[in-house]
Amino acid sequence: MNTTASSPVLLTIGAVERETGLMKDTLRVWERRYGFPTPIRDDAGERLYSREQVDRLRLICRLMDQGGRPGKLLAMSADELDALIAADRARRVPTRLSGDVMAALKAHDVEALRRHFQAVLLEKGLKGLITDLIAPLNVDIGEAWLRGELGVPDEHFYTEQLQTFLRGALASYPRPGKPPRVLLTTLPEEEHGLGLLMVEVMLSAEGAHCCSLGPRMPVSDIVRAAQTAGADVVALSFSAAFPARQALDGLRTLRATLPPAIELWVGGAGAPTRVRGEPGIGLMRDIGELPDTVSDWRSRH
Amino acid sequence: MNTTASSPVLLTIGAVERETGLMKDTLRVWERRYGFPTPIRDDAGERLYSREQVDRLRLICRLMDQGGRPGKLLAMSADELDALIAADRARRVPTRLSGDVMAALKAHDVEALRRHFQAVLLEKGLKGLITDLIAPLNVDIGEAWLRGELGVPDEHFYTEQLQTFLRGALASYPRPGKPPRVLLTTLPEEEHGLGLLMVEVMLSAEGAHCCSLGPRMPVSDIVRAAQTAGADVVALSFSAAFPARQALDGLRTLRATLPPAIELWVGGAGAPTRVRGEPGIGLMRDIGELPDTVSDWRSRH
DNA sequence: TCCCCTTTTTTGTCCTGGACAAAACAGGAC
DNA sequence: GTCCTGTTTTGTCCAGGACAAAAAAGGGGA
Repeated sequence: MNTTASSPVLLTIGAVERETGLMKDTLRVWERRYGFPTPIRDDAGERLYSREQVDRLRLICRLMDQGGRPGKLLAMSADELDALIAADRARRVPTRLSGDVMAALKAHDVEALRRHFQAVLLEKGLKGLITDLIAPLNVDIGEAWLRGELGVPDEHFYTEQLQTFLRGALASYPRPGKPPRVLLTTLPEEEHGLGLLMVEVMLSAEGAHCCSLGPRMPVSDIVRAAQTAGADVVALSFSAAFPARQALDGLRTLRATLPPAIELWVGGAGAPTRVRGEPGIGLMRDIGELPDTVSDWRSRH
Repeated sequence: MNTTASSPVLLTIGAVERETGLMKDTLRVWERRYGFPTPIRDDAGERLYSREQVDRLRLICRLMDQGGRPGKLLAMSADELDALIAADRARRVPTRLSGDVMAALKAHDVEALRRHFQAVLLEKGLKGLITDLIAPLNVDIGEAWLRGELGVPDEHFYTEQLQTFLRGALASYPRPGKPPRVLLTTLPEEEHGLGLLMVEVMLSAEGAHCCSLGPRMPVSDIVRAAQTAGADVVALSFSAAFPARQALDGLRTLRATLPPAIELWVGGAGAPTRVRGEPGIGLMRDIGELPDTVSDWRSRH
C-alpha cells in the first residue's frame, strides 16, 4: 500500500500543501465549492486534515494527472473513487517489467539491479542499454507507480541506482569529445534530471562534447552559459508532467534570446509537439533519434 | 553580476514566490508592515514586481540567511543594503579556492575540473579526496556564491561534474559490501543530495553496504524501507539551510518510529547539534569522523 | 472527418485586513 | 555559562469576494 501512515495523525494546511502539492488557496476553495476535503478545526479555528482525507486527496491528484476534472472527482464518494482507480488499473496493460527487475526494486537489491544493467550493457552496448532497456523501463515504472505497485522509496531507489550506473559509464568516457559541443539542462520548472542524464550518455557515446548544468536553469542563465561555454547546441529535456503551455513559452523565449548560430534540441515525453514547425528548434520524439541528429549536425558543419 | 536579467521585466507574486522562496503571504505582509516591496499593480489590481525589487529581495534573503532580521533589513535603503553586503564580503576570508578550480568553474571546463579531481584522487585516495578537497571546496564555493562571485550555472556545473566523478568512483566499487548495511536518505524538506553522495562514497570506501534512496523521503517511508532492506543503520544528511526546529522534530519522530536495533546517524552543516544527548542518535560534526564511527559499530557487533 | 476559431464553464490564483502561533530576543536567576 | 520567563517580532492562517487562465463545448469551413 501507498498510504503514508504514522507521523502526526492530523496535518495543517501547510503540511498538506507540501505532501500533495496542492496550493493552500486551492484546498480552501475546494472545501468551499465542492464540500471536500472537510478538515476539523483546532482551538484557534485552523484546519486539521486527517490521514484518510489526505490519502483521498492523493488519489484525486493521481486521477487528475490522467485527465480527470476536479468538479467530478471531488463530488465522488470514497467508494466511487476506488472503483475508478480499480477500473483504471485494469484498463492499463499489465506490466511488462520482468519479474527480476520488479523484485530487485521492491527488495532494494543493489547488486541484482546492477548485474541486470551490466548484462544488458555487455550485450547491447551503451546506446542499446538506454534505448532498449532504460527508456522502456522508465515507462513501465511510471505505470507501475500509477497502479500503486511501486512506492516512493522503490522509485527513488531505482533513480539512485540508475544514476550511479549511468554516471559511472560517463566517468569512464574519454574527454574532451569532438564537436558538437552540447550544453544540457532543463527549464526552471522541470526538476527531473534523469532524462537529461540519459541524453548526456547517448551524446557522449556519439563522441560529442557534453557540458551538463543539471536541471532547473533560468532562461537567461542558459543563454549566458551557452555563450561562455562556446556551445554549438543547447539540449533541453521535458518530463511528461511538464505543463505544455509553459514549455512552449519558455522555448520561444529561449529561442528568441539565444544567438541564432546555436541550435536548440528538445526532447522527452513532455516536450511540446507544436514546436515542430518553429524555426531553429529541433524536436526529438524518441531518444533513439539522437545519434542521427548528431550525424546530421556533423554533416552540415 | 548575479542578476537574472531579461525574461519578462515584471513578475507576478507567484513568480516571485518561486524565484525567492518567500511565501505569497509573507510578501504581502512585508508590504503592509514595512512598506517594502512596493509592486505596481496591473489593470486587475494584481501585484507586479520589478526586477530591481526582486533583486533587492534576494539580497535581503541572503542577509537573513546569515542572521539578519527582516524588521531591520526591510527598513534599509538600497544603499545601506549594498554597504552591508560589501562589509560582509570584506569580513569573510578571501576565497581559498585555488585559481585553477575557480577558472575551471567559470569557464565550465569539464576536462580541467576532472583532471583536478583525478590528481587529488591518485595522491590522497578516495577518502582523502573527500575530506581534504571536496568538503572544504564545498564550503568555499558556498561562500563565493554568497559573495556573488559565482553564478547559478557555475554552481550547477560544479554539482554535476562532482556527481559524475563521485558516482563513477562508486560504480567501480566491489559490491556487496560488508556490514553494516546503511540506508542513506534525507528528510522531505531537504533536497540537497550532494552531501549524501559524499557519505555514500566514504562508507563504500570503508567497505560498508550502502543503499541510497536519494533525497526527500517521508519519515514513514524511511522506516518501512529500512525494515525491508534489513538495514543496520539509517544515515541522514542535513544541509546548512535546513531549519533546525524541523530537523529536530523529524529526527525525534523517526527515532521513535524506527526499531531500536537500527541506529540513526546524522551529519551535515544543518544537523541539529542538540541531538548530541538524545539516545540512539549518532551525530557527526565532520565527514572525516565516518570511518571511526564505522569501525566503532563493527567492534560493537 | 478533421481542424480552427469563438463562447461558455470550470478551475486556480490573487486580493484585503484581521488574527494569532511560533520563533527570536532580552532580561534575570541560578 | 545555562536555564527559565516575559516580550517583541515575524510568518502563517482565515474568510469570502473577484477575476484570469485553462478546458470543454459549440459552430463553421476545408
